[in-house]
Amino acid sequence: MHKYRIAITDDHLLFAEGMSNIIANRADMDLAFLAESAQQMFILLKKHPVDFLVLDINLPPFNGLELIPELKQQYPQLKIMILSMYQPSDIGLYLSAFKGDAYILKTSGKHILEAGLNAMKENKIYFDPNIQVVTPIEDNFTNQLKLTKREKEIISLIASGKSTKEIAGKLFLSELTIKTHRKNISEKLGTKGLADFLFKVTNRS
Amino acid sequence: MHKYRIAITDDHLLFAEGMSNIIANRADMDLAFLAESAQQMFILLKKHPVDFLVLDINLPPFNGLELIPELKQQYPQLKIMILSMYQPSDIGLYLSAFKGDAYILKTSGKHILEAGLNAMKENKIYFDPNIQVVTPIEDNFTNQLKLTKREKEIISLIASGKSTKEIAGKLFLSELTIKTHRKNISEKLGTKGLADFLFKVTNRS
DNA sequence: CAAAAAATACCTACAAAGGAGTATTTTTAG
DNA sequence: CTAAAAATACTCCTTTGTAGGTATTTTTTG
Repeated sequence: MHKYRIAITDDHLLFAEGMSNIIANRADMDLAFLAESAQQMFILLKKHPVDFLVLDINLPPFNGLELIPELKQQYPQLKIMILSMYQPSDIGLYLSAFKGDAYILKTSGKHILEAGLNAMKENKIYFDPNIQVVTPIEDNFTNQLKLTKREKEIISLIASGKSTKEIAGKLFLSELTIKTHRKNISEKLGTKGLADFLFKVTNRS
Repeated sequence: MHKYRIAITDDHLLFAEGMSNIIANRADMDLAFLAESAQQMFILLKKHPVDFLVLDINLPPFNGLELIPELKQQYPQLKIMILSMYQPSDIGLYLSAFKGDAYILKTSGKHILEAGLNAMKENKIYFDPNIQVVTPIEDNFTNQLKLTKREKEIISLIASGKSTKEIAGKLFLSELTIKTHRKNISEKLGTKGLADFLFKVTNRS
């Protein structure tokens, strides 16, 4: 019987170790490696190709979701299970553009993880049933879900403590232009208020 | 030989299950129960008193740290190990006032967890060595500037994306009171504007 | 117990950010 | 080349936060 090789990338070691226990109890899977960072993961993948990859979203400085295209390009056969710590408010931002094979909330029990693994074995896409896809927000993001270069630049300036006036000065633009960008960004991210915005931007999971 | 009874409260079930595996491998400890919420934990504690409690900080709508005084009052003998997902932005706010018995980062390996458990057995306080306590901002925060308990609480709420109105609602206080606190906090921290405040409070490594 | 500190709450005025539009120019991609 | 996307800039209006006060009550502590 073919045993699926599985790897875990998660910087929360206690979590990763616990999860590897769950996988070890399956007769159909072998744990290939545990990686603590995206960098480590890419190195290990070259030496130890796997069938399944369990990938945490929170991999500073990366977002696990951002790594999917690169992974799929390098390893087209690889099945990727994404783990998310929270019920993200910006889930709609990602879900419709989701390129992985399973999306699991860490708040769910291990039966959900098992269900995800089983689904991947059958080449199916699996979404954690506990994910609440909120319709109003969802609709906003199905249309526009990608941030432009300028918007990303402004986000990082906001996140570094700059005010609209300071950003305008730094970029030699009108304050009104920055306000427009802020408005568009907030709309895309579904944030209300600066505090909420910064919380979500700096603390995404 | 006396076996320590241990309970885990963590709403991340996969994590809690993994951690319970680690505990199960110890000869000196028995897992009493797993709770997924603070409410459930309090109910279970009444029926199943334990020696050690592993408590996640993130227990919506509570902060695990907030529960320590209540727990210690009800169960003075109880040893409490706090688990934190991140290198918390407001670590400086809490650490000096920490009333638990161990403070562990989930990003650390299980050997740290073991060390924490061992320390608790010996009635010692254990802090995860990976916690970075000594930062310039830390000094500003806790020592020089002498933020009050209420101010620290409000800082945490601002940093978690709450508006003045939301904070007032949550703490059953007037918005004007929160405004006063915000004013005093900004004065003590020397920040200009919310963006600057949040940057200083949340961005430290 | 009494003083100090903290927490509460209010006022006025101003600054900054949020939200909904519209519109022009520049850049990108089919 | 030309249509679409992105970037720029504006108006009007609302909400939220900032900054300077004052003042009462509650809690802490020497």
